[in-house]
Amino acid sequence: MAVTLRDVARLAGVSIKTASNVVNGYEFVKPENRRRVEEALAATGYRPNIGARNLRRGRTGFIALVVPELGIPYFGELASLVITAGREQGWNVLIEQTMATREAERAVLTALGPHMIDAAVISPEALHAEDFAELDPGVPLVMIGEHSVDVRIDHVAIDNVLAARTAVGHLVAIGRRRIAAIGAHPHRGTAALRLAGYHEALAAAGLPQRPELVREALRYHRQNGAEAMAQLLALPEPPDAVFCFNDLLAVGALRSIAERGLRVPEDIAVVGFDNTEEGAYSRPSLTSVAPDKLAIARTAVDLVRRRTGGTDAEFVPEEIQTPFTLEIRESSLPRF
Amino acid sequence: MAVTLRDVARLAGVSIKTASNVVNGYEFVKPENRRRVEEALAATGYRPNIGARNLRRGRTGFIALVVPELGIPYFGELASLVITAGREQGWNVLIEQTMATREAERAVLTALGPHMIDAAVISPEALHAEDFAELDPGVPLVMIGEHSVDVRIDHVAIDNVLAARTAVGHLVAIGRRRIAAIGAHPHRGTAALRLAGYHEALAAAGLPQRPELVREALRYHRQNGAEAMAQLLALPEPPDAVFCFNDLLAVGALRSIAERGLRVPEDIAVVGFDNTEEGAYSRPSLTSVAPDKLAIARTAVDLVRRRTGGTDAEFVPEEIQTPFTLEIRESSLPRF
DNA sequence: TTGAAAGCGCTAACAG
DNA sequence: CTGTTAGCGCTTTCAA
Repeated sequence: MAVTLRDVARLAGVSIKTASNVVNGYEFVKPENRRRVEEALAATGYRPNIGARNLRRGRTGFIALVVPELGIPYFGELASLVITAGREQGWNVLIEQTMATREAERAVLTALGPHMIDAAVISPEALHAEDFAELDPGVPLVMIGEHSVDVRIDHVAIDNVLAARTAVGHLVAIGRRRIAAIGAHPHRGTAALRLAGYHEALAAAGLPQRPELVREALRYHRQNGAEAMAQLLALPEPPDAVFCFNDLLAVGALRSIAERGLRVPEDIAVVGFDNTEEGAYSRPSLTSVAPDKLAIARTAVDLVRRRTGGTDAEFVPEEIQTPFTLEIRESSLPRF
Repeated sequence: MAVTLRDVARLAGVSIKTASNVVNGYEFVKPENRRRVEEALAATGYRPNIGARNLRRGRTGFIALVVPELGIPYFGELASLVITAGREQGWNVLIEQTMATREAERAVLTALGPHMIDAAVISPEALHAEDFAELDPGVPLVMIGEHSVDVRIDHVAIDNVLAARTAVGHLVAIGRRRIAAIGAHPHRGTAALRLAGYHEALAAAGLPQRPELVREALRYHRQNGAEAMAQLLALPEPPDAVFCFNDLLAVGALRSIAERGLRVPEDIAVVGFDNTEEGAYSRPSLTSVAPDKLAIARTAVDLVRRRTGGTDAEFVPEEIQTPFTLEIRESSLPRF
């Protein structure tokens, strides 16, 4: 079997405590002993049993990252960054997929007892505000991406309203007047915020709000974008621009537009959201709101560290906004 | 703090052993006691401490999935499936990213001691055969995707040579004669196999092997594909088709071709590998070799289960081939 | 059928 | 500065 700390101590001729002290970087160890332990460590190739350590310390060293689905580029990229950021801070990141179902998200909040993980970073898609009130995960929770106004939870995200307003403002600036939106959703917090930004931008430009130009998307996959766009194109007076609430929807929209024989951006300009690499290489390349994913990952992990390390004194949820930019590409170039 | 088994036992008025028996579904418990324990379980909302259980049992309940990078669509999709397949069999899947560096892959093989995980599923990109011989992870290893001939390790993959031959054969069938390849790599096993399939298909069609039409790609990202394609287009006699060793390379190639003002498939046909959703929605949509990712994930997890459960008697590595298809789309439609 | 008790590998009092 | 020892929560002999 594997070598234990006791073996190391025995080999070094010291007590297990001294061996433990060396392993844990405790300062006050007689140099002679330290040397001998280090030799024994090297000779045996000792690796601490994390499970045992955590059992004793009362923590697990794991944080959960709860996302809808890793196969979605945005979440794949985000997960990649969270794993890396977590690793830098000594955490193991356990990924839970909910497939964007409320049920699975509730289950995660319930089942991820304090035994398995020390904290969770969650990007909820379908949870309602009351779920948070009802369910107690028993560990600190950091929410990324979504915002349900009345939930008292730490939250890291970009300013979705401003971002949407910026995106639509850009479409106005390049001369578009019939600007559609794809991605409205009855329960999704981000959807509501982006929709609000869309409406604000139209209002600021003095453009009319046309309900028929706002399309729902129950899931944010390419196919949903393609379907919504097809509906918009079937309108008696189709839009001359469309703001999609994520890049996947936009990629789907591009395809529907192409299938109709229309050109982007000449006939219809398109803007996405998330700035995935896929969008940067699509044809035409996709203008997109670019959240600083690295900042989101780092900030979330940092918040986890503070929440798990600190005292419980008077919980005041933090609301942290991370930066974003608008990456302008071919899909929204001005017509001249 | 959290409720322990001892609390449950106390509440039920039985010994901890009896409580444990009930929790673990042991059959011979007096009905009366079982009922009381179950009530106590429900009343307290008891959740077993997995870490403690595993410490005692000598296993961790975790398997590692080692991939280059989750942000790469293929691996994001694969990870998603492995997590799901693992969950079905009672495993927690821990994801390790190596960023396709040999160093990180070696580190994983070394550091993932038997304490942390019970087994690992690894998709190596940069490991050499001698790394496997040198390093002993101390846990069962299942390799997916890559094949280094002389390594005695369980292996799940499609028949890469056949798949490549099929893809290139298809290009021949639609009348292409100057068929290029993008993705050759000095150390990558899959690259060698796909290249072999490419050569075989040319030979079978009686076409000449032109070294200038085979381009290396040190990484398999979109940008590498774009660069390699640009070089091919700069040739005095550019190719009329290109077989890319993954979809990302193909997407990059599509962009370079478009930037040159050439058309796909009229001027140049393109075939990718992996059948990512991105390729299905690119413009033109991408013909691609479609490995059955679900089968790969399921088979790998199944192999893990057998290896961790069984005896050590006479290890004979398994070589399992999973099915694939060729998804023909716009990028390789015949010219008429 | 169940209880008592040992111990998985580790850390943290507490003495010394 | 270092050794002894008591558990973390759980499973598992071993008796009863």
